[in-house]
Amino acid sequence: MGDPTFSIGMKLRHARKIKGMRLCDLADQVECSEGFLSKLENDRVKPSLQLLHRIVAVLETSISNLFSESNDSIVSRAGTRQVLHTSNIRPGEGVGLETLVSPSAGHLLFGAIHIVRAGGGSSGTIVHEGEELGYVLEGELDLNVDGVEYHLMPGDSFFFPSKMPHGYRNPTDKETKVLWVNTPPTF
Amino acid sequence: MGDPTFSIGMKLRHARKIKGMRLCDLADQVECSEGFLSKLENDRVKPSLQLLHRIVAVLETSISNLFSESNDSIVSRAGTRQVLHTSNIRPGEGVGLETLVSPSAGHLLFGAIHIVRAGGGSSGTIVHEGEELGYVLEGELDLNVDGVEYHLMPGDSFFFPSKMPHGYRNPTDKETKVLWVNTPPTF
DNA sequence: TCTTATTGGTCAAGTCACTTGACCAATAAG
DNA sequence: CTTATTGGTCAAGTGACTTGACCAATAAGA
Repeated sequence: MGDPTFSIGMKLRHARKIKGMRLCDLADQVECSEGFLSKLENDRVKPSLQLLHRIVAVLETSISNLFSESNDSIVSRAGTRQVLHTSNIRPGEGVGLETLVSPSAGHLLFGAIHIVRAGGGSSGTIVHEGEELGYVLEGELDLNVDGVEYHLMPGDSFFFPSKMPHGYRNPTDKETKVLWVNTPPTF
Repeated sequence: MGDPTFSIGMKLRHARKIKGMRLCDLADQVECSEGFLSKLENDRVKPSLQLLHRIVAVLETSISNLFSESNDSIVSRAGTRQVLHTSNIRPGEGVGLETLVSPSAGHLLFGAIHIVRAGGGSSGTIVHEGEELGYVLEGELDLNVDGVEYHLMPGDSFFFPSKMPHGYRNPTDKETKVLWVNTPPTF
């Protein structure tokens, strides 16, 4: 039937979930009421442009993001994904991690990302809420979960709650591709 | 430090989430109190073997499942995954779908599965709660979401809320491999 | 002009799913 | 015959979200 689109409300909710915020947290920072945000995310009201501006600023997205790519955002094609260099890691240094944004951007519950990692370096040890699941497409990955080291080869997969301290690194000098999916920090 | 294991409570909660049940639903069917189930899933009490039996019956799992594979369940190796032929579809017929259980079995929030589909046939049209995300590893997949048909090739990915009517089929006579992840019916 | 809507928003009560603490019966132990 | 311990219930509490009643400000009609 109609074009498969995602409403502004859905996109806003996703953006909030990705940042692990509750409605009341967002309401605090945006300086509006929790109730209004609830209605907004359920597409029962439309915000003023001023308010929308404050919201996207807090959620680190953009207004155009909310309106663009409404159509055909269901599928994202190989080679057409946007590459995000992970912030505060300079390319070619540290973990050397690039994130190919999968269909997730602007959507709902999944914080799904497709990671391409160039060799060398190591992530720090990470602890947070949510859960992680991954599948190694190419290359090798050393995954450390709760003090146990796993050496992963293509076709291997993993799953763990994000609150288990975890880190990873690419032990080779070749690129490693991992399909990495995680739930938002809070559910 | 300690072995990365998943508690019985976590496994029970996962099994329940996968079936989209609330604590009160399970309590109804098992004929025990909601409060007790809550404590059970948070590992604050231990159930009698009788009660545990009734619970795993409703959740369609097994007691041994709850205790086994406690260790090293973080990682599942290529070629070592259990194959589940989707129930009420006879192999070689219909969608011809096999599910390679990924690390998900016995775990928490993700209903993550690794699907291997032999050629031919078609899934029906599916509508439910939750969300779906997939990545085509090999072969081709025709995905229909909300009336729109997408032809997917390796490297393509998709995302949609499960309440959009969706179906899929393999238009070729070769096997298609999709890494298919979905959130539980209710969050 | 003075109604009369409509829009953008607040506030407090309600709801839903889950959690927690108080309590209780039945078996075990001293 | 006390006194714990275990397995369990019940009802009140909690956290996050939703909803309905209401209100001020701008717009529109007669």
